[in-house]
Amino acid sequence: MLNYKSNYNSPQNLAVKIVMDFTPDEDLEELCPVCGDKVSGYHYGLLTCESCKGFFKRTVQNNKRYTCTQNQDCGIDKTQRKRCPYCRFQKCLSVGMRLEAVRADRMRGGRNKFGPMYKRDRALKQQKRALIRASGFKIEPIPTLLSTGQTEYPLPGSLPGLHPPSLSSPEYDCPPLCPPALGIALQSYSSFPAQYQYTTPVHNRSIKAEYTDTYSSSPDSSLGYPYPDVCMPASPHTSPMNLGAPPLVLELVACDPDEEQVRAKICAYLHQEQSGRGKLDKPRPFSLLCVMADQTLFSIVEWARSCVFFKQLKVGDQMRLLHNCWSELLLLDHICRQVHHGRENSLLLITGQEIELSGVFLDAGLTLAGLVQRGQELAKRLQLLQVDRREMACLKFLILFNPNVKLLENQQFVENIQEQINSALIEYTLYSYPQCLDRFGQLILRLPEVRSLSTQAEDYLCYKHLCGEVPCNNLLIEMLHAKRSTAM
DNA sequence: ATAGCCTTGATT
DNA sequence: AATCAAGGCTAT
Repeated sequence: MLNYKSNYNSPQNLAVKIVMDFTPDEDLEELCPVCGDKVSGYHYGLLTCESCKGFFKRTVQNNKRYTCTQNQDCGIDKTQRKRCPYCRFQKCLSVGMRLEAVRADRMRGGRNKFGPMYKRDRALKQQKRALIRASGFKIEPIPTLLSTGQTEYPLPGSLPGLHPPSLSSPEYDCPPLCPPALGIALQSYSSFPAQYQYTTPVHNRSIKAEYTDTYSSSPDSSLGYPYPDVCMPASPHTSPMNLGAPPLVLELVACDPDEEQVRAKICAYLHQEQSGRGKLDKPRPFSLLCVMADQTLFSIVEWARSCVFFKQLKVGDQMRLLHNCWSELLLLDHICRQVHHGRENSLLLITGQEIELSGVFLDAGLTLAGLVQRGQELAKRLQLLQVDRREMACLKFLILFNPNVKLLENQQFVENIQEQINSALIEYTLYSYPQCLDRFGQLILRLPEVRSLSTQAEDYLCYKHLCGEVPCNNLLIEMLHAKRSTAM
């Protein structure tokens, strides 16, 4: 199969074709956004095929008016594009072909004002490819080193003298093939065991409407280039939040739960729990934190479940993915809050409470203080980067959809989703932060840090659990146990 | 009218 | 001189 590019004109045609045979050009993989035929180059604002270029030119030059005999929604593809010129032209406009690029004076040759735009688009595409290749979708470069006992505090296996009561409890005797709480949480929202039931009903699906899709909603204002400012010099002060984003990115952002709602639920739960126990039985700060983390985990499970891609997985794979990354997601959730909080010397909890770091460093042990410290450093890094909400949503899902998780039934699907998210994030960062071409790399580099820190936090939690200081019978412990029983 | 191939000419 | 996206030409 021979590829031909736009220069079929010269006598060197043959030579070009021969060379192309040896070096297949990846640019030509793209399909015409109007009809799906082979792209022959940039025409009137974007990459299209030769026939749609000609059709658009004829239509505009001759001021043609078409009418649709159907319902003005005819499908346009290579075989049917001739059938309805009305719908074909509508599609040309909707994908972004530019009327202004058709010259009124019919002057031939030369370049128009779109030249630099084409060049830029090419550069971005190339960078995107390079980044995809370079990252190789390896978002898990952390070897098992950290989770195999290289840490400063003792691990389960190295504590022969410690016999915490929970180790011999029945929940550990049965292999957690289907851990109760997570399994139930994944099965349905309505059948939580009473102990996990939030006091408010769990269906906050309405948040989706909060984020309007600027990418696809205004075809008139942003023809062709979804990010309206690509022609303009990059302005450092335009908020990318107000611009468009790839549909996938918007889809992922829409999964973000409303922080206020989560906070209200968790506060209500804590309140309920506290009134349940005796007034004198005051929980220690550390167990309170565990309960908070535990409840946050439930909201994370809900978050994952709200994602259409996650829903397509079987429950078994859903559990495998969550078992793998729960601590990373929990940590990232915490870090995110600190980034938003923006204070170096205090922590903001999910409950809205603020605690002074000086106090933490005094009361907590050396290990916990170190973890908190590292968390703060990571938060600061992300703050300097000014990671936006869309990027954060992508990062969270990149953590979730990890095809390297063992024993995945549908590994291919997970890999595919990860690649799609990766690609969408690259596209988003390149278009929204053109002044920082390495932004994707900088974002993705934070993931190993999250991984490493979360592993340490898990180890610490495990240790605390063995000391009997983590409240039992919760999702947190279940996750901790599930991972260790399979991965180690 | 369509679409594949050709010519043109500013930009690099 | 090379590039390549405009417009042009023409057989189907």
